[in-house]
Amino acid sequence: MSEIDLLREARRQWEKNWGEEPAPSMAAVTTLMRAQQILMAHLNGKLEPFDLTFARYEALMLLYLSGDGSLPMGKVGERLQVHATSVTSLIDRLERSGYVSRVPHPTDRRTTLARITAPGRGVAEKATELLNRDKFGMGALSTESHEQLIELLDRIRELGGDTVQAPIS
Amino acid sequence: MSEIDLLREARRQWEKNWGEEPAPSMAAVTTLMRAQQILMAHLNGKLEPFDLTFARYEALMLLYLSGDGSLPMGKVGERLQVHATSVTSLIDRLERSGYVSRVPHPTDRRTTLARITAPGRGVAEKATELLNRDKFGMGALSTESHEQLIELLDRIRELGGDTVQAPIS
DNA sequence: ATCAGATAGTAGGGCATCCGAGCAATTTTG
DNA sequence: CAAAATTGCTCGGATGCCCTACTATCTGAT
Repeated sequence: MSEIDLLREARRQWEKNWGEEPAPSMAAVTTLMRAQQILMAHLNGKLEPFDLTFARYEALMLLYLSGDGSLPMGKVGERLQVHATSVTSLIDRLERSGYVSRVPHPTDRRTTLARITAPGRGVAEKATELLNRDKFGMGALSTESHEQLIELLDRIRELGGDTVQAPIS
Repeated sequence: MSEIDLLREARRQWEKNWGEEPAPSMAAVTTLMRAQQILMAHLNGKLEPFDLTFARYEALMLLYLSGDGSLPMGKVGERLQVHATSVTSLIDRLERSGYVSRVPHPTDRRTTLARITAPGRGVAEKATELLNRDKFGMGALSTESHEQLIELLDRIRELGGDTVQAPIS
């Protein structure tokens, strides 16, 4: 029952073998990965009663918040920044739960629209209430910390071509 | 080509629909998820020439840094904080690449040891050199920012039962 | 008007992760 | 010492993600 922190331990190893210089970035990355894993597991747990995962929740909310509750599959992938094939399986699963249905595009016969259903709207609202109340599992951090975290992570996001600090223009 | 930031857009939507209060945590979570995704893709790209993914790199380094280059499968899962079945497939894959081999435990016949091979050691060193030079994809942040990020994320890790701020005792 | 190229979605395969089930070996207990 | 519980690992199935085809459809240029 030594109760040591595995990530701190890894950092010590790194310093010992490769010096002080690369250790902080290595530690930051492993900490980020681990925090993400923990948060994801937490959120998936919260969403399980709704027959949702966080990935499916995001897709459902995208439709919920869209103008008329429907979007072409391709747009969903674009907004969620996931591969088109991931959208197929995401919507497959949401459709199976009855939260979304596929409808043909009125004019472009290539295109399929994912449309949120009435039950889907209900679940979206209930799940969002729960997550908002839970502060998305981030209750341990103050609002200022949230903003600070966002600022730091935004600089990593730039690496991925995400446009951060969007000009108002 | 509107070049807008999708995550900022989502935050605006949240504020519009549910007020200011839950928006920061929602934004922090989505930003964290996205940053993790970008970082992971970046690292996997860097590691691909070595026939490694970040997950397999972590497992390989664990063995590389262990006393005699071998650990029981169970210990690997414990240290990496992944499920035992994940270890099986991770080591399967590393074994296929010739970086690790399974050897029976000398005294406990239930136990299998994962042992790093000579080629595995070579790859571990080369890959680590590369990642250290690359600052694990975190070059956009200063060392102080790394430490700041770690502090913030550690508070999320506590939620997952990771022991942070390990007492020396 | 046609035909080449772009676009939309899906199928199939790989990887990483989890869970539950199952099997073998060891340790604990009565 | 024998039965019960635990431990260590693997297998099969699920989710989510990516990539590479492949089909169907649309668009634009000649």
